[in-house]
Formats: sequence, C-alpha cells, structure tokens
Amino acid sequence: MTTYIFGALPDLEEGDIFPNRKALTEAGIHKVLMGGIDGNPRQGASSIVLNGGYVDDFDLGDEIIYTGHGGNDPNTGRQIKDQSWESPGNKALLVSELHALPVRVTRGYKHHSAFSPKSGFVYGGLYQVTEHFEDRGKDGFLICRYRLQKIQPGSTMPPEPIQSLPAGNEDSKRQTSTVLRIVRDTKLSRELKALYDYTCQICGLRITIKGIGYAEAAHIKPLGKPHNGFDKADNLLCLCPNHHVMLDKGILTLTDEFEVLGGEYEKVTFKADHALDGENIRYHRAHIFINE
DNA sequence: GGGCCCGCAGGG
DNA sequence: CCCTGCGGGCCC
Repeated sequence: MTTYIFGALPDLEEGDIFPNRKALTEAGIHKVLMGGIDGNPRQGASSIVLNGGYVDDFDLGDEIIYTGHGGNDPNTGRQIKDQSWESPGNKALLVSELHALPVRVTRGYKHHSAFSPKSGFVYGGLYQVTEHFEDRGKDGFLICRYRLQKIQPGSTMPPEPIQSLPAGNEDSKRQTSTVLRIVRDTKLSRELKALYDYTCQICGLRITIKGIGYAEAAHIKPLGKPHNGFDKADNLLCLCPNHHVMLDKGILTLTDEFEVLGGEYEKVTFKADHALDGENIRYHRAHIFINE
C-alpha cells in the first residue's frame, strides 16, 4: 500500500521546473507516471497534472476547473463515453474536497493556458478542491468536474472567492453541484476528523457525500484576536456543520464535565487519544456562550 | 503538428 | 493476473 505525502514537500517551490513526468515522479511530487490524478479512493488525491489530456479543462491560474479521468480516447484526446465518480482518481479528488486536503498542481507543456511552460512541467503550488459537479463536456458526454482554488502561501484564510464560471458550451446543464463551506484545515484538524471518522462528537451524526465522510474541526477558544486561542487538539472538537456553528455562535457550550449546555444533547463523546484543556471550555462559557 | 506503439506503475 | 491512464519516442 502506497502512502501519499499531502501538501508541501521540502525543497519544492512554486515555479520549479521538471523536464518530464519521470522527474516529477522521482521528486515525489506525482508518483504515477501517466495518470493525471495521483491518489486513491481511500486516502485522497495528493497531486494532479494538467497536460492537455482533456478538452474541458479550464485554467485561470488561481482557479482551475479540472476534468476527472475516464471515457477518453488516448489517440484523439476526445471523450468517447461518460465518466464516473466511482473511478479511482475521481473518487480520490472527492476525498480531497471533503477532507480539505491540499492538492499539488503541476502544469505541462501540452496544457493550453497562460500558466503552462513551453517545455517540460512546472510546479504550480497547492490548491484546495472547493466544489465538484457533473457536466456535459464539449464532446457531449458526462464529465466529472472539480473546482480547485489556490491556497495562497502563508495564508490561513480560505481561498479567494470564485472568479468566474467555466466556459462550458451553450446547452451544457449542471446535473448536480456540491459547494461546501470552505474551511481551511490544518494537519491537526484533518487528523482529528479522521480519528472520529467524521462523526460529530455532540450528536453522533456522520454525514456522507457519495460515501465519503464529512465533518468540521471546531475551535472552542477561537483563534486570533481578541481571543487568541491555540490550534491544538485540546482546543478542538470534531463536529457536524450545525453544531460547529452553534458552538462558534455561543448557542451551546460545555460544562467542566463535558456536558452540553444549550441543546438537546447531553454529553460530548471522546476517543481515548483526545482530551480537552478545561481552560478552553471555561473561556468559551465565559466569553462566547450566550446565556439567554 | 498528428499517428502509432511500446511502455511503466498502481490497483483491483 | 489483467486493466487503465493528462508518456514519450519515433516516424512521417
């Protein structure tokens, strides 16, 4: 079983140039030699390559509409049948979206955009998958599409808002579309969500989208001014979106015994490897909770 | 530039 | 094993 490294790599910087796909593989950026999506349906996709393989790709630099794989005639590069969300790489990109994993993006010389190199392959930095939708491509077959937005280096903010819509053909009609609240996750929040298998610690709900779990990591004592909480496991809960909002807005809070105040649920559920710092709970109760 | 064809590595 | 995939080198 191969393990993928997600996110930044040591000694790799945006703009680094590689002569061919073999060099990308050797650098550990993109392990598969031919595939455009590097990953599997269980762990997610760590990297994609854009190299003109699919006619429906759309590249604005900081925002990319990427086409999933499958249904493509390798000789002509045109679609000859429908794509599926169940294809390994397509499902891997869904996992990357729902678990907020960073995706490395590399552009090749055959990719048509202002950002592609004249020869070889250029590393373009980290992106977040912010949306997936089904569309009818230029060749008339269903395609799996993903919106990727650039993670600005050093920024803790979510990616820039959507700049424009893909240039689909006139009669293309979206079959389904899923846009989640864009949350920038840290390595720690991803680990915590995986520990709880994307199950809410307050209500036990486990949301799945196309079979993939979705949860949010919620800070008890908020980060940044004026609260200055820490991004540490003892300040984090794995929650469903509703209970995340309710915690953030102070509709509910916790007692020192981890009972839930202000809701219909009784007690927070914990895994063995996870404990909270009581200081964070007391802070939330005193400064965030709205006791109405 | 396009067509052909021989690949590799990963995953079922 | 077999199948697949945004290679790559060669020819024209």
